[in-house]
Amino acid sequence: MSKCGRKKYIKTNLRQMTMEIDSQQDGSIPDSVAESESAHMQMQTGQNSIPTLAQVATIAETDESAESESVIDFHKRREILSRRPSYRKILNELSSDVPGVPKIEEEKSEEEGTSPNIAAMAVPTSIYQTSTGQYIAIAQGEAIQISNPGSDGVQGLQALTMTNSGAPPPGATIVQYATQSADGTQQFFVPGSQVVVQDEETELAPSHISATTGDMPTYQIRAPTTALPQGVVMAASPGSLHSPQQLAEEATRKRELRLMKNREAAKECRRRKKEYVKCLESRVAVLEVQNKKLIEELETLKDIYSPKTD
DNA sequence: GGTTTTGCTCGTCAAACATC
DNA sequence: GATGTTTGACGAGCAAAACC
Repeated sequence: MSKCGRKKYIKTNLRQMTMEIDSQQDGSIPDSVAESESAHMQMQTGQNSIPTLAQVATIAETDESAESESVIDFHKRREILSRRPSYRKILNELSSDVPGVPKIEEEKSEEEGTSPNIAAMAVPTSIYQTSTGQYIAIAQGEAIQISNPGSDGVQGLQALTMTNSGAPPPGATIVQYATQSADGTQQFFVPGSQVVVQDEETELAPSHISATTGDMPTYQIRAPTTALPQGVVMAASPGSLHSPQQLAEEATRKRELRLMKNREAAKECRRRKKEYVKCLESRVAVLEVQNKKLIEELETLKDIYSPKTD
């Protein structure tokens, strides 16, 4: 069996096992309880509150064996296939119910060090994260500030300030993309088709803008290299596209942009999922302690109020 | 020491969902 | 309804553990 075949096999078996457990539980746990309790816990066991495709397939198989019930109602199918709410929603709902549960913020979580760094600056209008975890804060269109998350959140603060001599045109895009090029540098695209490049080796002489104190990497404004790093394409004005080649290039550019966005979205989604699972785990711990206390209390009360037999 | 297994992360796709 | 966002599913790759 190939490696991926194995994984698929394992995943399918896991789902089937999970479904078996489900079906066993169905007999012993009232639906209302099972629904409310499992809704929050299913993520940990890999279950979805909504059946997976495998489960749907199993439903279909069951239907095959029982020909009389072979047709699943369309709405029922829709219900089966519909997604459960996002982690953010679930966790925020959870946190509104339980005071101890932290909320998932719209921006980056504190564990990534955003808030301590950014809070010290002027209130940024936009925050971008690079592929290496650095943050770029753009404050009111006047300054670009770059910060490293760092383990302690504050230590890695690096300020790269770009002051505009004049007011930027309204709605101007200050940073278009942030990525890591093949040579290990980071490039941030700024107006005028220029590029802010981070040099990881400090041997490079600082250019007209740089942050070169201590171990801080240097930054330079350069004209963009002809060969853009992977996944980075400069924005083109849509009105100037005519030839099929240009259209193809535009399509490629859009695709790459979409892929890049989705890549980041997937990362963010996984981060949220981890946070969600952590939250559930901590909630389990709290509830276990609570449960233990209640049992102890019950025992104490039993001792007090139970009639003495001797 | 080489091979296989296991566990994890990542990028991508597709579909549901949200927003304008 | 067009566009953007979110997330489950899948496959690929890698590293460590387990096995021979």
